[in-house]
Amino acid sequence: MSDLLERLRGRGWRMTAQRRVVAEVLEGDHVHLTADEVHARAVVRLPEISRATVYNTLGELVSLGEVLEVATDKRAKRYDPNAHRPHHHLVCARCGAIKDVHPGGNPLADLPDSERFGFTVSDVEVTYRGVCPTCAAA
Amino acid sequence: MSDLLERLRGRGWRMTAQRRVVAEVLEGDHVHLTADEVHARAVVRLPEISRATVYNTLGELVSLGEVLEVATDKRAKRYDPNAHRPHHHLVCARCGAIKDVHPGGNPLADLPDSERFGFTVSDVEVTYRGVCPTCAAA
DNA sequence: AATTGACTTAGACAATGTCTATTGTAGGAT
DNA sequence: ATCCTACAATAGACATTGTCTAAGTCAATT
Repeated sequence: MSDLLERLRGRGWRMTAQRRVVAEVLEGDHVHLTADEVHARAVVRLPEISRATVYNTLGELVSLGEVLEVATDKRAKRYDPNAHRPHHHLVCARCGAIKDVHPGGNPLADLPDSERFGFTVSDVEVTYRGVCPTCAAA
Repeated sequence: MSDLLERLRGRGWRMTAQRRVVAEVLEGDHVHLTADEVHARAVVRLPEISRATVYNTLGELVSLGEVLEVATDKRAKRYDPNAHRPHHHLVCARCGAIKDVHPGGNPLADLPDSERFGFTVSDVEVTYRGVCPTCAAA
């Protein structure tokens, strides 16, 4: 199923029950869990998994480029398994729900040299904020 | 000097040495300090100022719309006194230096309805990442 | 100058994240 | 199939950032 696990094995990752469970918890679209949420879900499948292992595994997945860290929230970091298709985020200001979005335009090109302060600019992150339908109805 | 202090007084803010010092520490362009950095600088001028007061004062300034919270860093929140001219941020991936930038384009218009998931979108934050001249030289 | 309610303080507490010493185990070697 | 060993997992201490509370202090009004 998960070709993520295949890719990781191919890179010499030692496969353990803990790592498999963390990778499985992250499967799906529009998934943006905090480390503790990942831990809570992992514990359901593997009760003895520790917090430290979840943090370590998430850190490794980020280093390997298989998962992105997202800082839309001002509290905990969130982990986004959608690392292979570039995208940005749409966040509900009330409930914190996060959607992956693919805006048009090219914000990198919109930053003139005069506004670059000599930096070599390589990346842009765009975060849209608004209110989701559920919160708007309430 | 600081018309910020004038505005605050006009809004019924009780003026205390602590609040004056916090407001003074935030003066300047491209200032993006964490709460603890603000505290460290405030202590130089007013040794007995407490951490709680710095947090409280920063929170009040944010509520009043005089200071923005910035989450470019994944660790602590940063406070940006440049609240009256809309802008975005350019961050050095190595040393964390932050510059205020004013890109062209209109990212809000670049998000098609089909990518809005029914949200009422009201705001966009753009964070450019790169390497600053100092770090590039090193 | 007296009053009063808002402000400040110290320190406990909470949430998130990191590190270490110890124990366990995946996967190759035999 | 069993053994080895380096890598991984664990529990829990520790670190950082932020919040809260109870008690004392003081700015602005009277």
